[in-house]
Amino acid sequence: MKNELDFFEKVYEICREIPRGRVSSYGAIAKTIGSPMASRMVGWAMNKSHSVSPNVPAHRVVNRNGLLSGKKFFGTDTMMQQLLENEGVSIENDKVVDFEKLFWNPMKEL
DNA sequence: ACTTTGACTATAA
DNA sequence: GTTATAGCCAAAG
Repeated sequence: MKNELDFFEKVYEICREIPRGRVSSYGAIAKTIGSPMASRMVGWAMNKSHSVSPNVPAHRVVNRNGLLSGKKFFGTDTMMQQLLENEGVSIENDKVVDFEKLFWNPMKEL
């Protein structure tokens, strides 16, 4: 018997709940899951997100600095930026503009 | 079973 | 402001 969802599954759920044009941080997601400093696992879950269904909007998840840390994992280093800009998020120097404004708090929204 | 890594974060120098 | 080091948790080799 499995108790609750797996660590990764929780991450996927939260990531999918991120509204378009918004962004979130690994730490916030990790904190919502229960491990405030397991942000590394969140990123690892994203790496696996290529095999989960449906696809997870990992491009909406950035580091605490608002920096597109995983941009290189999207095939091209500019793909993540393009996706965010396509949703209305402005990117400058690989960082999210007004990150605090666009920040989506999973604990507050959920 | 042990070691290394990994899309992070926080604190210190 | 940038760089270094430590702490963190779980999965992959």
